[in-house]
Amino acid sequence: MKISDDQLVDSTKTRRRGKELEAAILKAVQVELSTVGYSNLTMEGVAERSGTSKAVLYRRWPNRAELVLAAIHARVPLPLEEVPDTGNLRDDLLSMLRSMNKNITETVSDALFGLMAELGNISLAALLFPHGRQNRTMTILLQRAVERGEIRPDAIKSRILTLPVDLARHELLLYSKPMSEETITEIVDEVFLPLVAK
Amino acid sequence: MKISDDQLVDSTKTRRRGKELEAAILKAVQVELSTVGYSNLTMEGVAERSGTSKAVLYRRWPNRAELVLAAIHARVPLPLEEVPDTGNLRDDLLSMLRSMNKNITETVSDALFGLMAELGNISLAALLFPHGRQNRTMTILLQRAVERGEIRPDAIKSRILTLPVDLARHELLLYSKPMSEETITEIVDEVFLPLVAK
DNA sequence: GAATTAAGATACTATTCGTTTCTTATTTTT
DNA sequence: AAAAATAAGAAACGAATAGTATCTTAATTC
Repeated sequence: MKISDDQLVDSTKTRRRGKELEAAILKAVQVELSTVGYSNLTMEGVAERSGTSKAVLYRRWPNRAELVLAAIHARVPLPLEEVPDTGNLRDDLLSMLRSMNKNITETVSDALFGLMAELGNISLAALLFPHGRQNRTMTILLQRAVERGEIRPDAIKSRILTLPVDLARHELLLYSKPMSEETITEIVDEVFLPLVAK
Repeated sequence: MKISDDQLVDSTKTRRRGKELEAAILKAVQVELSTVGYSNLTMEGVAERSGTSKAVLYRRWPNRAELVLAAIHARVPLPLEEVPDTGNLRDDLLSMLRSMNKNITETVSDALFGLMAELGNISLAALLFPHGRQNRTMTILLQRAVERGEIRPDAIKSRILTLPVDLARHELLLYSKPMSEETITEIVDEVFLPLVAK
């Protein structure tokens, strides 16, 4: 860490350790990802931005891919966000997809592709859902919709359950940018709701 | 190009040029992709396998990504395959998805992810559909189904039209391996057909 | 206050991209 | 048929970067 010349005493003179240092490094990875992108992200660059050295990085992560992976997993612990409850299924769904739309950024997509290329022999599914696909949110939404009498209970097979999120993910992967509001409503109104309507 | 010692005369002694040479190089890229994968594919490796030198590669393609891209586009000109006509929509759809299933291999997926990471600022859609999404096949299938009176003509909105292929692509991207027969029938029987049925 | 642990600096090796230069086989032109 | 033009192939090179190894010293633990 360089001390600028006009700084007689290094006021930040403190050697960070453990979790504090780790957090600073992961933050630096995220900044590097969003500024230079995955393929131009270097260990040197991350070390410099986080004010440490490569050795420190390699003591924690065996290689670049694992470091980036850690940074991705670290960024907001995959917001087990509040399951929306607007009082009706349609608005619940729209709300859920909009929130998903916000959380998958171009930066994240870029990193996902990079990781897929570099990790090899791993599926995108394994990368995205290390603990298996959950569908927690959709399960809750639909349960409530059944209770309200909005949909046919028997319509909810596994493939239907994941349909809105699957289509949204497909769209996000394909275009690496947020979905339009129109796309979101199409998924809900033209595909999902007709399949579960009474 | 090395001549093996037990070969007194180099029977293949001929300096390939133009299209012939280019084809050999692209073939070598495909072999490298399927043996070592995108991230371990090197220009040296391709040069060696195709019996030429790096300079030759760089005279044709500005960098590794463009070379791989050319190889992907070269492999079977995206089989504008025969549109199946089995006499009924359901079997037509199954047939189409099965054929799609065969043509997207693990190797291709791996290369797609690698290219996405390396090309930067390009969407997967732009990579997959340089001329825009066509949906030629689905359009024909559905037209025939309408003529047979199998489905409601008004059901065919753009999002519905692309639905089976979108879901299949999503599945292939997510798992980097062929879909199960069960997945294919689910897409057709649980999602698509109910949406267009009379 | 001594001993231990880990941060940070620095140098090093190996790989690989992309470039350059040179020779010579092959094709085209005269 | 010879001369000229073109492009292949060999080889060496510089730059970037992954990953390793070593050493000093700050921070923590005992």
